[in-house]
Amino acid sequence: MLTIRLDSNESLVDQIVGGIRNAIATEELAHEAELPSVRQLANDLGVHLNTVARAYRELQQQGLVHTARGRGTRVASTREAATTIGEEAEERLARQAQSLAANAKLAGLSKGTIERLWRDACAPMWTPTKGGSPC
Amino acid sequence: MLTIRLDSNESLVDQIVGGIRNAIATEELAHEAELPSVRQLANDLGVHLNTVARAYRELQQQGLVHTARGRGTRVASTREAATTIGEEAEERLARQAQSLAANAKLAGLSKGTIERLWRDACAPMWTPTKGGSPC
DNA sequence: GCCCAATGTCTCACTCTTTGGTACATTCAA
DNA sequence: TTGAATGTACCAAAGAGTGAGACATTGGGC
Repeated sequence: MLTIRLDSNESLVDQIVGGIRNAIATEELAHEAELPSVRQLANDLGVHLNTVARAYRELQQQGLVHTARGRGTRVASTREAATTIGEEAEERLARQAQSLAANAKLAGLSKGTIERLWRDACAPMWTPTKGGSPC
Repeated sequence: MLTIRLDSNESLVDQIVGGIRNAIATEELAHEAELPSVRQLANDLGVHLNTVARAYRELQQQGLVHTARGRGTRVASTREAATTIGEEAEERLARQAQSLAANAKLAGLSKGTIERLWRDACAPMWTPTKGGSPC
């Protein structure tokens, strides 16, 4: 479900956070679903338990999970998560989108390929249940 | 043209590289256009000249610019840049796209907002001269 | 032809981040 | 109450990022 690259320029913690964020956004991890323990996931990924613990703590600060010593970590409800909207978040997202488009362009991807790339990433986030996706 | 955030989790070098990559992709920086000297840009951004120099070197390794001691740095021709396509590049782009979609979803952006976000980022890369953009 | 200003490059040192090792605190079930 | 499970805290080692200053190369003006 989650893969980590040691040679990535992204830190291990950020990779774990990103992977779990994706899983939550696609609802692959449902609300209140229990995450693996820090030791379990650390073992699966081949990293130290502290690394996973730090990822969990960051997710908690983002309001995406709630965690308690001795009891484990669970996905938070959508309401809690929705309260973490940042003000300048949209600007950061715009930058991220620009970066993605530039990378695709400079990599020489065809127009069809990039169109499919975006749709494949976007579609799972807005399931057809809500009528009309932005993809 | 280029702004840097000291508080970003992205390194200064990466921010500079990304900004120039975007400018090249949108052809805001045309082929063979001369970039500011490392000292000039470093002064404008309020960073050390070494930081800019490192960004220029990375761009050169990506084949996007060519630089020479004493003569300055210029944008490379598209041919040179096109030769730097990585094999696993598409997988990395897919990850980046997933991350963007997840961030937009979790930030609570409306479907209309995210649709516009992507189109605004994508459109400038494929000017209408080529008939049919992937946006 | 020579000098000087402009350019990118190199090496070193310092700081902060990232990761791992180990011990600790809390919870829940038997 | 005991023990196994969970997340947490503190510390050290390694690495990445940035800045300071000296160096090498180029090209133009004299």
